[in-house]
Amino acid sequence: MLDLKWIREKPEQVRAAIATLQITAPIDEILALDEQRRSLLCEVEVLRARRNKVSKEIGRLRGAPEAEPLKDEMRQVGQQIKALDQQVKDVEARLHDAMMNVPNLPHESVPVGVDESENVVLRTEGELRLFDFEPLPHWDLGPTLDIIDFERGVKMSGTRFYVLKGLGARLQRALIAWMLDLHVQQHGYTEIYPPFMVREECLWVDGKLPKFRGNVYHDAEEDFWWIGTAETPLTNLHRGEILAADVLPLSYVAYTACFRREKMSAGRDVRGIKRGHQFDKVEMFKFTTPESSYDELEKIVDNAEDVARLLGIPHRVVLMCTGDLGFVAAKKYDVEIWTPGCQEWLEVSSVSNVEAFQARRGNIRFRRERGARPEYVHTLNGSGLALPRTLIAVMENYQQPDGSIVVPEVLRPYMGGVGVIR
RNA sequence: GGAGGGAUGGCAGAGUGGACGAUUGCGGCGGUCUUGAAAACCGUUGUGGGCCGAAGGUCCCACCGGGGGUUCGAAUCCCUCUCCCUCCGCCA
Repeated sequence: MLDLKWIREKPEQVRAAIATLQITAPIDEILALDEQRRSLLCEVEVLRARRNKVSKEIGRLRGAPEAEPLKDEMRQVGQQIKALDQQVKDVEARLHDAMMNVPNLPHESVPVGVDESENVVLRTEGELRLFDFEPLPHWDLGPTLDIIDFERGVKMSGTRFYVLKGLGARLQRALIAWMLDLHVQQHGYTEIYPPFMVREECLWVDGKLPKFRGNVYHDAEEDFWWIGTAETPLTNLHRGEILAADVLPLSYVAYTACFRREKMSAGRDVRGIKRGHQFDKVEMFKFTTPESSYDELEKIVDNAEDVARLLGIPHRVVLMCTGDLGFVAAKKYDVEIWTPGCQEWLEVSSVSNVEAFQARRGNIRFRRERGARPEYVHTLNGSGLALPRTLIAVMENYQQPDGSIVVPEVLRPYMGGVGVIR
């Protein structure tokens, strides 16, 4: 959510910024509703002030007969207030609804572009391995080594499900445990184990609703929503709180399963374990002061890159242009790693500075010092990293001519000393 | 799943229809005293919105878990939702 006062005062700037996102937003409607709301409030508050006064007067009269005409009059005023309240409620509901459909605005450092073709590759790190044989994709390696079972996954749950088996399951678990330890011990994050199912409100706060309703699983019976990312519960961790400035930045890292309906990408990436309905992810999240959020953004990107570096897998960092920013980010980087079997750069992390967009929705604030008025925090999130795709990268980059897979050095302590999957 | 009790300011805890945005205590902040500190004493201490304004305002409105209702008037009465606690049942 944007600051309504800002839209009121600088509508042209807001409109221009949104245009670069290739998204439309109901700015005119918001301006009209805001105007309407304030004029209604003026009207109803005058009536309320009068009723408060007269009601006290009636109280003082202690049931004397001269109170009766006043009561009659206040009954009328009460009706008017009720009617106006209803109008205010209507207008506010429409205003809120419109505000929830306004995307975040891009930071000035974000390149203007129409779509993903205008994203900017900022840097590429690591040497692409030279193969003296034809590297296989993971969907061939996995079944041959009996560590991925596609058929039985589909038998149980349908398309986009699979089973990891034996050292395949172990390798994913090793990656998760190692990543968590890395971020906790080397990068200063606090580990969180959040709920995987949340109430609807959490999705409004983090910006998944109303825009991405179609991508979220919902349990109608209990009204639970299955998270598509740990960002959702982590954003809501401090919802409604006023934090002390000296605890900021708060840095959290969480492992969760993630669930996505993938209605938007039906038919895309159906092969292998690139895009499933259920996947694991390690997610970094920060609550910061406004002035430090862009420094923290760079740190999160670097933390994500560290995972690729330490695994010894080439990666690159891509800066999203305005047209590919999405709904909530003010600035976003993707980290992609090279997969020689799939022959593509796979997105394994998306790192965003959301500024105060989620904080306004969730009323997440901080106080600079005692007595100071609360201000909104900035929130940032970034994968560190997404699991199945990192698993793909390990399998494909570390494959040997005989089809076996060498376990990266850093993971061996987490693999019970296993050095090669064969 | 059944039965009961509860939700009030940073915390604890009063308040069961009108002078209550809310007694009091603790904590915090400022002050007096003191070489300094403690104690004691005095003062102060929430959030959001509106209006006017350059800063600001002895201005107005709302907020006692959320939503609705009764009433001239609701923290207080009624309905409902959420959450917490106690007991019973079931259970990884």
